[in-house]
Amino acid sequence: MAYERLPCGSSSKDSPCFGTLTAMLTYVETLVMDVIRSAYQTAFGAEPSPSFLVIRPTDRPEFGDYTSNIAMLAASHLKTAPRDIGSKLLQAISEQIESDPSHPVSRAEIAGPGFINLFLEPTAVQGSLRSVFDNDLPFGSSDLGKGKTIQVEFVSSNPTGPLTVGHGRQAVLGDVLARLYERIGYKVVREYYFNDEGQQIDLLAQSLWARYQELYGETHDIPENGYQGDYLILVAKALKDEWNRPYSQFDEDAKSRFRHEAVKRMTSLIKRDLRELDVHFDSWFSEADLHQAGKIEATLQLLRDKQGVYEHEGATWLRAEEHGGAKDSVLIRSDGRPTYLMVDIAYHINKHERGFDYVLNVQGADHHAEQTCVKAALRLLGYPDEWLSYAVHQFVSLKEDGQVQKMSTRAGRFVTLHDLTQDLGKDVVRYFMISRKPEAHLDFDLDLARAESSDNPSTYIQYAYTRIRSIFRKAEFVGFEDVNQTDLSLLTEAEELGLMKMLDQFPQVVVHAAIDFAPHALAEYGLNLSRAFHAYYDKHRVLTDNVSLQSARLTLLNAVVIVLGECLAILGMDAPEEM
RNA sequence: GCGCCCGUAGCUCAGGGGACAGAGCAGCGGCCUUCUAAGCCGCUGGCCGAAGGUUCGAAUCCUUCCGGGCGUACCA
Repeated sequence: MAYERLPCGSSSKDSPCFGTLTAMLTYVETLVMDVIRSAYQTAFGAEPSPSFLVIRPTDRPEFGDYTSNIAMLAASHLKTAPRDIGSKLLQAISEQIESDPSHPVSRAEIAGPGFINLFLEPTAVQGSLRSVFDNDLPFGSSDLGKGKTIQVEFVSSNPTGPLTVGHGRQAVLGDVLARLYERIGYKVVREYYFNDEGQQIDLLAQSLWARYQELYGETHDIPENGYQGDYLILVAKALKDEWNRPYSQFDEDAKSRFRHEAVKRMTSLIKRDLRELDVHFDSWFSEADLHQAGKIEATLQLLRDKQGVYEHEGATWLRAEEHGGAKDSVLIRSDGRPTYLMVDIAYHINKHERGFDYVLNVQGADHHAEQTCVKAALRLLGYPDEWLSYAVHQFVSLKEDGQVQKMSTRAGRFVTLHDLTQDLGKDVVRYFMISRKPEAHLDFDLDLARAESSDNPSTYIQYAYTRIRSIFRKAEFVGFEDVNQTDLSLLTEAEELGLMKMLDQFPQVVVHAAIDFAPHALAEYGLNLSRAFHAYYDKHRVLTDNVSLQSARLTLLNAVVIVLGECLAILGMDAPEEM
């Protein structure tokens, strides 16, 4: 695998890419790039500017396999018309082809305003298949991260109720991003940050107490801003069975008991919901620890030292706006209690002290203002901007028979993640949650998700995997010790070359999905690869009397199943042997 | 009002400077004595929200406007 480092410049995405966008070239792209580069050198006697070196796969067979717009891009620099540049490049490529019998290009054309269209030799494409098996790392993995650590913090919902489908999107998004960063060479720590004390927990305890008293026939209003959901009734019943005594007063003793039980039981509910989705954390970080360790005061002092705060109307404010924040915000309320923002800043200092090279927070779009203020505070303290990234996602609506449901935890009006997972299964939930780009709203189509057919993209991909495994069982194929013993030149069908070119792209997709926070690209890729496989399967027989051909096709399918398996693994979905 | 995100086929969305705009669902029509039909093939369907600009080239970049979501708390 070859790497090129290009200036980042154009990337507006807020991702850990070291200030540079690292472009990785696949096996085939390396061949094509070399052809273009050396043709340019031959034709113009100079190294082309890296910004001219653009190639991409074509979307139409008549345009060849790869195309480059280098002639248009270099036109003003060379003060020459694109078509003229193209002719010279074409001539240089022709000379290359004549002098090199193993040249990867079979022919080249100039088209349209000056595109260089390259038609590849089948051997060049077949060579890429070998690269699937030849790597030191699993195909699609790379060492871009150089073993640096990145902490991914996500979900981080307070233990005040079950997780909703909205949390589910964040859980899957964070987990898939974590898996992606692992694939590109980072050491990843998944962390869940939760608040187990404070005003919300008090409200929770009081709401639970009210439910508890209801069981003794006493009506107590659930506090305003309290938690109305039915789930607390179940908890109250369990507690009644255990304690078997009323608590008529919400005194300090009761408060402490109900708070403790509420947090304990809500936390274990949350852990169950996440486990059911196959989302696991390495670290559970308690906000209370920050308070107890005196980190709030210490952080405030750091900000003071940098002239980052001021007093106004009895409260202490962060000078966020001066440092890129959305607006100045309160850190310490006039009654002396710290705000959520204050604690959040202290938390990020703690993350930094723990030595993570990069930190990635996955959050909902409703936290945007908060994010800019945290960044402002860290900037003030002299942290490099790229240390902290936010992957922001929009909300989820459930759609059933065209009906869209809006949710609110506090009002007790929601569909729980647990119910959704029980209904659809982990794989379907994960696929649907990740299949849209994070910054777009997600309409979760329950009717489609429930379909147990090819209509359902989740099962469609798994079925492709299953079909290949089934062929392997039939052929008693266990994979090749040495792929070089297989005659890949027999793989000349258009569908076969298409599959190989698609496989070749996989490492690119993984890098893009990770550093651009675009895990949906992987879901899309898996779907397209499955489609290409199903079409191939339908048109060409793999198991035949022709031993060499069968062997070559099994090798191709082995590569497909490896990549499909990796796709499913990164998405956190099962790869079933049979369906 | 201001800030962020989103407007692409009837519906849900890919594509985010390149050559006639893609997929799934829905609709219509085909394909199972052969590796799992949870599959394949074909047809139907679009002034890429609107208008200006930048460019050899704009769905894509910029500006304005329109529509939707979120934020704009001494909530978390």
